[in-house]
Formats: sequence, structure tokens, C-alpha cells
Amino acid sequence: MTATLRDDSSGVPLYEQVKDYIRDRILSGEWTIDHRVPSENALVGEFGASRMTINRALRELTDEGWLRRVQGQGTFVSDTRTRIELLEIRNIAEVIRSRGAYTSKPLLHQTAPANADVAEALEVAEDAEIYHSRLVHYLDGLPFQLEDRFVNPAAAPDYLAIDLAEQTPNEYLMRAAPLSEVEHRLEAVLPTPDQQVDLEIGPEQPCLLLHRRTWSGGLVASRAWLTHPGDRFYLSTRFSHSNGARRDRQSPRPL
Amino acid sequence: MTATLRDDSSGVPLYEQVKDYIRDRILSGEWTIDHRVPSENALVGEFGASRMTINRALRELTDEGWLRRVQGQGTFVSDTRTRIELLEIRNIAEVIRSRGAYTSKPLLHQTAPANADVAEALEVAEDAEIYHSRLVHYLDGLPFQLEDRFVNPAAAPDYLAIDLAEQTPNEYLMRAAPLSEVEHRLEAVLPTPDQQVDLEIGPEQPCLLLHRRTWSGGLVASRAWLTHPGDRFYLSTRFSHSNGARRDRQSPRPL
DNA sequence: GAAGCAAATTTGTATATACAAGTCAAAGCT
DNA sequence: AGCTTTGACTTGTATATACAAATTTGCTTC
Repeated sequence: MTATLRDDSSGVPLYEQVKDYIRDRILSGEWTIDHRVPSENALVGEFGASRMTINRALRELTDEGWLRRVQGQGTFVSDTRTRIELLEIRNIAEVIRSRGAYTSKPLLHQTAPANADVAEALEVAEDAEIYHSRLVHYLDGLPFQLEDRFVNPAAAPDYLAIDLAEQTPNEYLMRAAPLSEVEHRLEAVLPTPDQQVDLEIGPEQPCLLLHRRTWSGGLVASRAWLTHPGDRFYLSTRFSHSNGARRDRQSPRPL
Repeated sequence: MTATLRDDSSGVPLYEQVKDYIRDRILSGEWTIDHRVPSENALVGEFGASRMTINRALRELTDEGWLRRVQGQGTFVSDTRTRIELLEIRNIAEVIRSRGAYTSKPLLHQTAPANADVAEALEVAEDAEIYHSRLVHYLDGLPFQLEDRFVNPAAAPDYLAIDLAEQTPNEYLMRAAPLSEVEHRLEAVLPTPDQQVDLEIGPEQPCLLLHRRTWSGGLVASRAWLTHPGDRFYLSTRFSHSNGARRDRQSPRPL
């Protein structure tokens, strides 16, 4: 029996192992855009898997934007630049911090029992003890972000020990609980009375509310609500398509 | 042989028929949030399909955000409120259009001289003649997007000839001026009085304003302002990194 | 060298079958 | 009444097998 890439002891489903193997090669740069991925049959041999298991892995990677497939021709690495850039997205406060004139004011940094919503978001038992921080971030003396964050102690046991004057929650979490997955959700809301006070805005100032949830090592590590006054803040993205003429980039990279 | 829902003459793959059947029931309102979808075995019977085919359909609908599944418990209709992948290279109206119950109302479709802002955005001379359209997009009779768009004639000379009842500006532009680059910018705003009328919302309804600029063959092809009421609409992204242990996905994926 | 054709390879779709794991309700026991 | 066990049902993962459709490759003929 020849050795295969498959690892039956890890508890990771085989189709996920195949996905990880391919994504690793793309992220490492070993397989660049348009590189031809081994055929389904070749991967069957390499993993000792069934073709349907390999097919599922490749289809899901295709749906996620990593690969593109052409019937009869093969499977190729897609233009993943944008997605890789996204993987590097940091907390907005950190991007802005690098521009100088940044300060933050911690309002809260303590343990708390997880209510139903937070428990569901962090995937812990209701009333389990979790960490809760709230800070206002300032740029040039103006608040630009209200951060309300819950952290799963299992993912970052020493979280409460950090000094929020020295580093943002996210800076710490990136080291303590290297992220494996991120979910973002954006919507437009009006600020609550408390948020109006913290952000020094009026009741009719629309805000961008960014929900950010991160995973680390199979655990939900953190859940943050980041509220930004709409008049001081916007999000932007910029990317090019593989087959079009490139043009010189002018605007700074997206946050 | 009992009748089944399967249609072998349509050319539509069976797993897609299953997806269409379920999506139709959700979009029609017949199945509302938390409704329990028939089990895989029940659907096997209804479609005369194999369980793996049914499973694929349900998994994909789950990945797309329509359903949520709990092992041992069942499959349920998810919160299907409108959500759009933040970085998708498609006009939002088109994503929603694919769900059916979509209409649009053109308000404007003509030439206009480029004012300073528009000239800068399109990279044409001030007062140069450009094309200007404005439409309201509806889903289930409710306006969800106000589109204000300027088009560079050099990139799409025949733009004004299109019938906005037949296709969206973006559908046309994708063909006439295949895009090579896209820039998005998102912010939260309150609607202007005109926008309140067009979108049928109150003055305090915060809106997501998406600026979208596209390039084609080295030219700026189009600049659009897309305004969405915040209570009917949010954006989300979701992606994973290779080195994290797999976790069960609960939150819906963007469309 | 070009054209035509068949075989091989590749992805797309589908089925039957099996075992694992989670949930829930009913039955049995105390 | 409360607890435990069991069976049924449900989703999760996996395999072997098969045919369809698209593309590529190799061979033959001219």
C-alpha cells in the first residue's frame, strides 16, 4: 500500500483535508494563478479517497473562488488575489492607527456571563463566562469607531491580561489565536443613545455597523460589533479582473 | 410508479431542480423562516432521486444562505433577508433578480453634460457629454435599491439604446464593456428627500450607499451610486483560512 | 503539414449503499 | 414521577460504480 496524503487520525473529514491541501498550496504561492491542479483521478490516488469525495472538495473550492473548472479541460487556480487580500484584513482601528494621531479609550474590559445571543455567536453555553471589552477608537481626537467585543476564553485564555492602552484587542488576538476563518457583515443603522454619547454624534447620524466574527483552531475566538459614524468613515475595496487591462492604482488599499 | 417532482426532459440537473423547488417555496413565502424542510429521505421519495443528490442540493442551499441544518434535528429555512457578498463582481440588482419577484422602474435614461464630480469620476472632460440613468429596483414590490449611474460613451457607445425594462444597465455593460477593474466604496447615509420618495422610506431610515466604479479596456466605463435602505438590506462576507480546524457552519453564506 | 477520427482523459451528474453522529420520543424500570 | 434505555429518524461523511459531455491527444491518411 503506497502512502497517501490522507490522515485518518486527525478527525478532519477527508474532503476538508483535500481542500486544506489545495488551499495551502495556493496560499503558499506554490500554485499560482492558472496553475493546473492535479485531476480528480490523480487526487484519488494521492489521497486514497473516492472520486466523489475529491469532487466535493474541488467543487466547494470552486464555489469559494479558489479554483475554476472546465469540463474536459481541468481544474485551475483562480485569480485569488482579492480573497488573499481579504484574509489579511485587520481590525480597522489598526489600519488607521498606522496613520498616526490614533488613540483609544477603553470603557470595559472584564468577564461576563454570555447571554443567549453572545452564547450562540461564540458557540459556548449560555451563561458561560466569557470576556467582554468595549472601547472607543479616536483619530485626530474624533471618535471613529465603537468596538464592542466578546472573546471566547478557550481561544484566548490570557485576553483579560492585556493592556488596552498598549494594543488593540485584535492585535492581541491575532497573536494569541491566529485566525482561521472570518465572517463579516455590514449594515446601516442609527446609533443607540449610549452609542451617541460614546461616538459624540447625534441621533440622526447613520452608522456603518460591521459585525466581525473570527475562528481560531476550530473555535469561535471572538465576536465584535464595530460601529462607525457614516460621515467619518467608509469602506472601500479595489481589485482588478484577470482578463482586463490593468490601470495604475491611486486610492489606498481597502481596510 | 408514483409521480415524482423530477423532470427529466428539462435538461436541468436533478440537484438543481431540487434547489429550485426549495428556493421557490422560500421566495413565494410558502416556507418562512424556521420552517422545517422535508427530510432528505422524504425528498428522495418526492423527487425519485438518490440521497446524495438531495444532500448536495441541500448542502449548496445551506452554503448559499437559504437553509440551516442541524445534524439529527433537520433542515430549516434560514433568515433569508437580502444579503450580498461584498466583493462580488456583480450588480446587486442582478443577484436579487435571479430570485424572481424583481422589477425595476426607470426614472431617467438620457445624455447629460458631465459636471465636475462626474467628469472626475469618469475621467472625461468637464461638460463632456455622458450618459445618465436612474432607476428604482424592487423586490416583492418593495424598493430595495436606487441606482444613479453615469456611463462613459467611449466605453459603451450604444448604452442609451438599451431598454431598461429588458435589462439592467449593468447587464448591458458587462457585455458591451467587459470590466477589467472595479472599485467599491461603502458608507452609511441618510436619504435625501428625493431618495425618500423613490425608495418609499422615512427621513430617519439609514441607508447603505455603495459607490461602484468600473473600468473597461483602460477606460472608466461607469460610475454608479447605489442606495439601499438599511432595514431591508445588509452585506456579508465569509471566507476561511487553511490552517484552522474545520467547524460546522451555521451562519449563512452570501449569495 | 493538415485533416479526420478514435481513444483517452477530464469534469459533470447520478445512484446505491454503508456507517457515524446527533436528536428526540417512546418504552421500561424503579 | 423521574430516570434510563432503546429505537427511529435525521444529518454528516464516504465509497464504488456508471454514464454523459467536453476536451485533449495520438494515430492514420492524404
